[in-house]
Amino acid sequence: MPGYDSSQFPAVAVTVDLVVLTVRDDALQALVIRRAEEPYRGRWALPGGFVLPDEGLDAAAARELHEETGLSGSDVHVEQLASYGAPGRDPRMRVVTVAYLALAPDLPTPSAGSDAADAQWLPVADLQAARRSLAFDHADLLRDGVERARAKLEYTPLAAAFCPPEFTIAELRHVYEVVWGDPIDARNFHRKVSTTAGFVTETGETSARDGGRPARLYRRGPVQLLNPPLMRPR
Amino acid sequence: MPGYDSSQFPAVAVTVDLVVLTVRDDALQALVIRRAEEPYRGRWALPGGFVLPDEGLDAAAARELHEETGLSGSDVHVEQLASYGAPGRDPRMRVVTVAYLALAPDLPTPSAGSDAADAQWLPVADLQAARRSLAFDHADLLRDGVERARAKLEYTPLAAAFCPPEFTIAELRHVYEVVWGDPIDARNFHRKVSTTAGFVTETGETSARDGGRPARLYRRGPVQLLNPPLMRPR
DNA sequence: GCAAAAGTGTTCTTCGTACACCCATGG
DNA sequence: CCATGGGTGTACGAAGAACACTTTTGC
Repeated sequence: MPGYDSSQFPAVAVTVDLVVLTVRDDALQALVIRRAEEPYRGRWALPGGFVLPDEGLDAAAARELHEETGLSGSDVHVEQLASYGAPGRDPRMRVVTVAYLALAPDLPTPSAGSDAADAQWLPVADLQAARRSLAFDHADLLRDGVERARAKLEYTPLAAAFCPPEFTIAELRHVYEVVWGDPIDARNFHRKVSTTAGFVTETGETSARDGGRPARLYRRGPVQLLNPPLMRPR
Repeated sequence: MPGYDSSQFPAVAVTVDLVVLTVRDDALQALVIRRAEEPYRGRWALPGGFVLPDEGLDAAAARELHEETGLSGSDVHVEQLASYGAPGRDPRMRVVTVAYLALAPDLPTPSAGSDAADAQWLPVADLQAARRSLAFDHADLLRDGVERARAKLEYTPLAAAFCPPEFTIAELRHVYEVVWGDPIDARNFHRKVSTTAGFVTETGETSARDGGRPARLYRRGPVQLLNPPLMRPR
């Protein structure tokens, strides 16, 4: 990079795209927007848009998330995922996109109150089964985002990002079961979560009932890394 | 992104930068180039450069690596690290860089035979200790790259990327000790590596001596993921 | 009381850690 | 034979897996 001519550089547009995941109706779901214009008219696309001239990448991701979903950064975990810049990925021009992964709780207002009224949640399994349902290379972004989310549940307490601020251990377990697609022993999971220092903190309240003994309510704990991690069934 | 005007977009340059790491002289070292021009004249910079108009990101990283070090992709493990695009990170213009992490063996021809004759290996510890020795935000890239490398040694067989094609288990252990900065029990490490299926494959040869009983030589095994992982001392 | 879900205790086994011990070579 | 590093065996303890069992609620 030393001594390059700052008036002469390849014309590239930079965007951010968001893989926004949630757990709804016993399924891992992603936020998608139906494209109204060519190319890929009628296909689903991930929310995203240009990075503004004086805006950092994280800020652009947070802004797009807010514009397209009404979600603010404090509700949702957002982290950078990866960048995608294959020359032909957008037929109109050279676009390099920085993808972000966002994990959101299943909010009462799913995706309303925003510009994109046509944004909606769809099960990841459906999007991945229907070949070519996603525009551009967004199937790649989705695959990588889901893979990252699955991996991160193992060694971080991020499953709580899919839960409301207060949650029961059973709700947390349900997140793991949906994201990993495997049943988990409730008893061992309970012990693991409640004995790992800093994973969750007890509120003292108990939950609304759904059948049996009331469950204690917890909030996210202070730790960022689970050590030792939770083991995913192989 | 639906329906944007492809002739009107913010002027952003896209580059790739490389965090190239190796293990040399009992230290984790990074490849750096002394800057001859302003800004940051005289400081160290990571190798990198513009992404060409019809070039993918991975291809740009591989090209820059080859141009600046003579290393080809088959010798070295290269993976995307993260992207950095803070508005002021390059004072001349808006530059978004896609950082790559490369892990190279300690080659006999360190960084010669290339454009950048001023490229050289420096210990990561020295670069991180000397505040402001690195140009731009390259200290961030280096920190993130080192962190990624340390983490990846735990759950992938990538330590072998720091070794020549054939290596002894002691050489592999030395990589772990240098990258993690902690001594490892040679006996348990030997058992772990040799009993984890697919981590390494025996060649049948034995190594040149350095004191004791000759060591068997191994090559990289076929597995991509270590399961269970190696535990890093905490 | 019964069903259902929360939460605890116990056993078995696996695996990391520590370290004693043997092997193969050079000097 | 001794020093040096390579490689194996074994005992201990921590932690996951499986599951019996108790607790607390609604009906």
